[in-house]
Amino acid sequence: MKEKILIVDDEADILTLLEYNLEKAGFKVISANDGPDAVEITKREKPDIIILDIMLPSMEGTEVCKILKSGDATRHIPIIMLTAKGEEVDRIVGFELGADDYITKPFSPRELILRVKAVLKRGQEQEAKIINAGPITIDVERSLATADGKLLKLTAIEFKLLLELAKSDGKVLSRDTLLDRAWGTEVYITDRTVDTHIRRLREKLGKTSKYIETVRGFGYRFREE
Amino acid sequence: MKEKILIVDDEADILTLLEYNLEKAGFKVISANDGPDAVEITKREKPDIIILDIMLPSMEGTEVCKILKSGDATRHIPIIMLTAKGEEVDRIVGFELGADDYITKPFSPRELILRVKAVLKRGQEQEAKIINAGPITIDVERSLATADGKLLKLTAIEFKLLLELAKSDGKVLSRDTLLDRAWGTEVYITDRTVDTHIRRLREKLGKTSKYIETVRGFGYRFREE
DNA sequence: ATATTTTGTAATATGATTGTAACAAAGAAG
DNA sequence: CTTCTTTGTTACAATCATATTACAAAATAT
Repeated sequence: MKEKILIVDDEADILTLLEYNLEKAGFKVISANDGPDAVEITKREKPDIIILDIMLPSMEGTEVCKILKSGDATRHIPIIMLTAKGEEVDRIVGFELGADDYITKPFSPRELILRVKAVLKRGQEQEAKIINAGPITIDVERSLATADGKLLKLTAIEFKLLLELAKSDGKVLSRDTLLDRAWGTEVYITDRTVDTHIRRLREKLGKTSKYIETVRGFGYRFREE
Repeated sequence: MKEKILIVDDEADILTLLEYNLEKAGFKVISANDGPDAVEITKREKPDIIILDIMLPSMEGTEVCKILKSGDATRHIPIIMLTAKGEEVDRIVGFELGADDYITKPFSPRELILRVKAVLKRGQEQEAKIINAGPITIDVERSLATADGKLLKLTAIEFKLLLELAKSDGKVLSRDTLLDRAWGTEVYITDRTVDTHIRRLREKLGKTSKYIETVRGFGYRFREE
């Protein structure tokens, strides 16, 4: 479920830098050098988000933005504009252009990545911040989990594992799915590793561990009530 | 919950234009032609925001601004100054005058409306001036922090770091988030640097340092009670 | 100017977390 | 019952995350 990012910039250096960093951050990156290309690629590839330099040869970034925001098929795709410092920013994010965010040069890759994630998140429906499943409570923002009111001392993986199970409302999750969701998409480890972590999780859950059920041949499931 | 705007300008044309547009944008508009009027009307009507031309007959807009910003009853009312291009802008928004924003002529009504909304929004999300978190107190305006009533001698970064942690309500903050919030968004440094500053902060906090918790795999968290 | 403090980074230490493999136990299938 | 498959359990080594220390560069103060 890698998000696809389209970067539009005419400077090769910047393109390379951004490609490298965004890929490292787990995105799939495609790129365009000028405006017409950007519009065409967008229509064909349907990226999840577009990073668009405002200064482009042959067609201004603002023009690209207007075109994409007026097309039914592309309107929903969020756009982050790259602007030089001091440019009129209200216009960009305001009604006229309809960009979703902007970022002024110079900026750090880290900053851009944070923005990208923020914009993508804004688009998705808000997930529950606190999950209650049976006797288990998970506070995502605080990284706290309790069972029967007692605080659990979980490792990062155990926490994510429990979270994924708890919020799947009783659906069975295969080991591969769990690897994907709790570990992230770029790991290649044996799916039997999941078993071991389930084991450790169950140990820490004590008698509450009965809520994590094994579904032979399929995976694991959080017991509903 | 219509906001009341006071416009102060001596040119009837501009006044009419702005009145029309701001009313269309859903504000309640009152107006004044000169400085003394402006001060008087402000005291009587308590507008939510003032748009103030810097050039006025009989009393300079700057003077009006100073008067209003020095009166207890009017200090909190945000002021947007209208200036001609090229005027010394730092002074206006800086400490000397204390205006909340400025906009240079010529400007479009839409631009003004965006500014007005931005300034009003800024006012609403008023952040606490003094933060209390466990045994730690932080006076944001004075840049003072105490632990168990004892004044801490913190560096700028340590102060911001502590502030961000303390006001986050026990939420876990990743190193990247901390970099963004405490260092600012346009800085290129390793996230390991955060560790070092946390270390220094903890050292100065002495036994109170237990309130800064490490959440392995996620970041840091200020302990709630 | 010089001295002092603050800041970022790199190197190292340390301990917790993690992945795997090997074996045991439990279920299914014949 | 026997055999095969799947899952549970255990132990261990490798890896990783964080703490800690030291140091040089940068910023501030004197």
